[in-house]
This record gives sequence, structure tokens and C-alpha cells, in this order.
Amino acid sequence: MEEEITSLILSGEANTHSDVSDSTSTTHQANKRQRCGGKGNSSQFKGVMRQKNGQWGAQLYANHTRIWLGTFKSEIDAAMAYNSAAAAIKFRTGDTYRNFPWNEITIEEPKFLSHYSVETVLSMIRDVGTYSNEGLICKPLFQKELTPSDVGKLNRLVIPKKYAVKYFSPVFGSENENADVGDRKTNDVELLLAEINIAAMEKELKANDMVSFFVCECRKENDVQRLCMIDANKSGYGGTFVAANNIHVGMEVDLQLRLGHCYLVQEEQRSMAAAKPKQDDKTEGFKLFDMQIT
DNA sequence: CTCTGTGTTGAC
DNA sequence: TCAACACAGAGG
Repeated sequence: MEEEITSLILSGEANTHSDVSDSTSTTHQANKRQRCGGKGNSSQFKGVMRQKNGQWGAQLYANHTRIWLGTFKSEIDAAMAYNSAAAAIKFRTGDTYRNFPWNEITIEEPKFLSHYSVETVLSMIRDVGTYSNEGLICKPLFQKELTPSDVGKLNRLVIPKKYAVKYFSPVFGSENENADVGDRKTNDVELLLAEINIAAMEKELKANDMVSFFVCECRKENDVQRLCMIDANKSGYGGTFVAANNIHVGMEVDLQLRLGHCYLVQEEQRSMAAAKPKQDDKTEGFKLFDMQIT
């Protein structure tokens, strides 16, 4: 589960497709080898090539060797894989070429990937690659230092009210009896984590450890779902995902506003040439860590 | 059989 | 360093 989630993250990349190539002075097209007899089925993206069966392969070169990233259904997914791998491998060397320009979300990617070894990152990318059309991007929301009670027996985590209102207002701001949100008398909001395997977390986390909340977009086919993730930053370590599953489509509209842009949906709509309308309103309600809240 | 991904080559 | 192309061989 943990690995599944992290691998999803690595595959993700949110970007508009329209304003490619403004992040570097050299374009992929400019560098492309113009081998004779080009059949016009090559990719416009760096590190991406068409396979015989119509799939798209992604690869990148580092240390004089080719690193195969997998095959993908769409050219864009392959280009995203290149971006992720490049963010993990080439970013530090100063090679910041991107198939898509950075945006407010993807700019976080190198920092996130730096928590993992190159091998881990690559395996994550490959896990998602073959025959996959999934993507997941994450945007940090806020951090909280754990208190003794957060890691206590009560299976609940207290979120400062200002964050709860800001990011979870569709849930916490409404008078919803189903919401397992307690203690409106205080300034903070208790997030009950009954469904999460907090027992596992307890072993790992202590008071004063820092947990980061992310909102993530998970793309599957033509569907976009949103997840909330918790990343635990133990002191002295990089972040490691210890908990993540929260599907909450109900707050989509609100989060779209807060994120400023819903890149994946736009990209999907554009690339699908309006073949299918966006269909992300099928699911009602809000789930937090597998717990239906609204 | 299908299809991935490696081997290899040659352009930059 | 990179993409184009060929094809070995893994996997169903």
C-alpha cells in the first residue's frame, strides 16, 4: 500500500501541455536527431519514443548509460515519467530540462524525490509505467508537530483549526453529524484516525515528529480523484509515507480553487479532444483515511 | 504469439 | 548524449 501510493506520486506530474519549453533555452525539437526517413511518429518530448505497438517508451541517459523508464499508454505519461526521473537523477547535476515546465506543484517534486534513492525512485516510476495511465501529484498543505496526545492511545490527531478551516472546510466547516470531527469548543479540530493503521504509526512516530499533510490528485483514465496524504518527517530522516489513502471527491471544487488550477483535468480534456466529458462527480461524499465523513 | 526493453548505430 | 531502429527474449 505504502509503496503503491509512493509510486503513484512519482508518476505524477501536473502541467499544462500548452506552454512547453519555456523553462529552458533549448527545446527538445532543436536537439532532436533528424535521422533520415523520419516517419513522423516520433515524440515531441525528450526521452520519449514510440513503440511498435503504439505505446510510448520513456528513457533517459545518465552516467553514460541508458535508463529505461517503462512503457506508457500516452505520450504525456511517458514524458511525465521522464520528468520524474530527471527530477530525481539529473536535477542535482544542474540539468533541469523538463518536458513540461515547473509549476507550483511540480516544483516540489525534487524535494520529495530527494527522500528516496535513485534506485527506489526508478522502481517506483517503472511500477507505474507499464500499461498505466495513472498519475498523482501532491501539493503540501501544512505541517504539524506531533504532540504526545497525537501519538497516544486515542487514535486521533489534532489539526490546528486554521488549517482545518482552510483546507477541510467542506467537511469541518459544515454542521455534518457524520463528520467524525470533534470538540468544536476548542480552537483545534480533532481528526479521528480510527480507520488508519495508526498502530503502525505509533511505532514509528513520537511526539515532536513532524507530519505533513498533502493534497494529491490521482488520475485514472478520465477520472480525477483527490487524496489526502500524511507524510511523517521524523527528525533526522527524510519523509517517509506512513499513511495515505483518503479519497475525497466531495471537496473537489473547493480544492480546485485553492490549488489555483486543475492541470490534470485540463490536460485530459485537451488530449481527449472532448471525446468524453470530465467525470469526476460520480462519487459523493468525503472520505478521510477510508472513513466516510460526508 | 505479443510486447518490452536492450543492443546498436549514427547524428549531434 | 541522444533518438532511431532492430530484434532477443520474457511473458502470456
